[in-house]
Amino acid sequence: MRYKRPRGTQDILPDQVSEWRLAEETFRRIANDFGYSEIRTPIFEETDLFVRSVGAETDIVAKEMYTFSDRGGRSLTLRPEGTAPVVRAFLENNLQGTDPGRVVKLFYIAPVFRYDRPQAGRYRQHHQAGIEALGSASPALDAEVMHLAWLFYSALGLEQVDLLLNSVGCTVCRPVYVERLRAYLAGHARALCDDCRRRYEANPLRILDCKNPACRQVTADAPMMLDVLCDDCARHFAEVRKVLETIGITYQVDPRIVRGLDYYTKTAFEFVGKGLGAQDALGGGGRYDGLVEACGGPPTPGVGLGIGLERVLLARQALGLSVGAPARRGVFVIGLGEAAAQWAIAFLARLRAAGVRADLDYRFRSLRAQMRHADAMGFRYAAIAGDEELSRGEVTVRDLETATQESLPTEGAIEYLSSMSRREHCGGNAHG
RNA sequence: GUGGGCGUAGCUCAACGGGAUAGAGCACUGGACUGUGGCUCCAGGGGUUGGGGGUUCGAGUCCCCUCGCCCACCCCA
Repeated sequence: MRYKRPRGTQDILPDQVSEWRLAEETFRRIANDFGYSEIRTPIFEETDLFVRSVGAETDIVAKEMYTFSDRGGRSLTLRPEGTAPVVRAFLENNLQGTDPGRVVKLFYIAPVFRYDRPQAGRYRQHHQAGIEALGSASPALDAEVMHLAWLFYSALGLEQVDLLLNSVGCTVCRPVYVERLRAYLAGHARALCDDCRRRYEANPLRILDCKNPACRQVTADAPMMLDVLCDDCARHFAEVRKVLETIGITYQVDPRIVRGLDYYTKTAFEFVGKGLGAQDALGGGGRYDGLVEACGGPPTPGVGLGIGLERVLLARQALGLSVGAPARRGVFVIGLGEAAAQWAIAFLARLRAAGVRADLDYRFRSLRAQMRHADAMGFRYAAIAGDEELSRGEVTVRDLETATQESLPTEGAIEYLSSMSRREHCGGNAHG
């Protein structure tokens, strides 16, 4: 094989596309229902946008970005996450207008690139469906974001999804906490794993997230961010919990979840699925009240969410869920013999011009072979003509579902088939 | 980035401890049914055994390199 797709990428083949469309269309519908509008941003941005927003010390920026310089010498980066580009577009296009209190709610479905070592559920190009709500600090909005994800998973048949909730504080209380955590850990440095000893300086919060049993033991009695939140953050967290309970969303407080992007403040959450192995995060997000300002805009609170579509589809697969075959639809045209082949081409063109789903077999094989093909391709009708029908100006119309057929004059057949086709569009139970 | 497992028709898998022409099911094509799909039966086409090198009289099988996938770590979606 001469060429192969780049490592960690995937071809989405025709037989998988209906699953993708189901996920995308479900997300679009729900996001729209929640008052979010779709936005599409470039697939690459100035490298600095991600460095400044995501954080230079994060794994994403430090070792996972696809960064390149273009012919003009600009440093550009393939989007490694969805939020920063949306915030950039929000500012650049002044989507907030002249009302500083306006809440701007946006959603996107876009490919995301990270140079990770691939494994199941982890790719170098994956797709995220995300939302961003900018302009409001209301805890009810945090809950709305989680509610949207909740309904999305449930609409796709994923009922066993756990919501893990935490607060990572703000610029007031987090630095205080980090120092307290360092002070605590200082006495246990020898018990920590190598990675965590490195994290001690760079990002001690990460140590809480370490799965190493020794580190777990050390941090079991460590002070927790949740216990040290400032009044504002504590009030916010309590309020988010209250709204979630009002809405009826079950969640678990997990003081250890720390997101991999530096811009998060206050609320941080993750949705975790079952049967997915180590890569079990189906989505995550949180509040980022300092991000807009860090990107050069006015102080503007925000909260958002990203959902990994590959993992959602993997989770559906693990449950044995799949989009059913669509209802039979359209007409397969079969001309037998040379004269009839010409007739078939013309008949096909007229059906298509009338908006009917229709095709024919350009190999003009045996009737049997063509019937089998029509059946396999999911056509509802076969329109068959040989010399016999042509001499009478008629066509045999067979309904593949009821296995009945009748002879119709050519004109009447087109009218009949296009009216049946219109009915299929309104009354059909097909989707995807 | 670290450690480990696995790569055989389009797909899912066989092939004693190296031995002859690498098999089967599904799918595909044709036929039984000379102009009628799904079921059944019969027949057929299809492989540089991921790629490259080595050991051997002989390699799908053993060794080395490489690429890819998978699992765990890591990280996260």
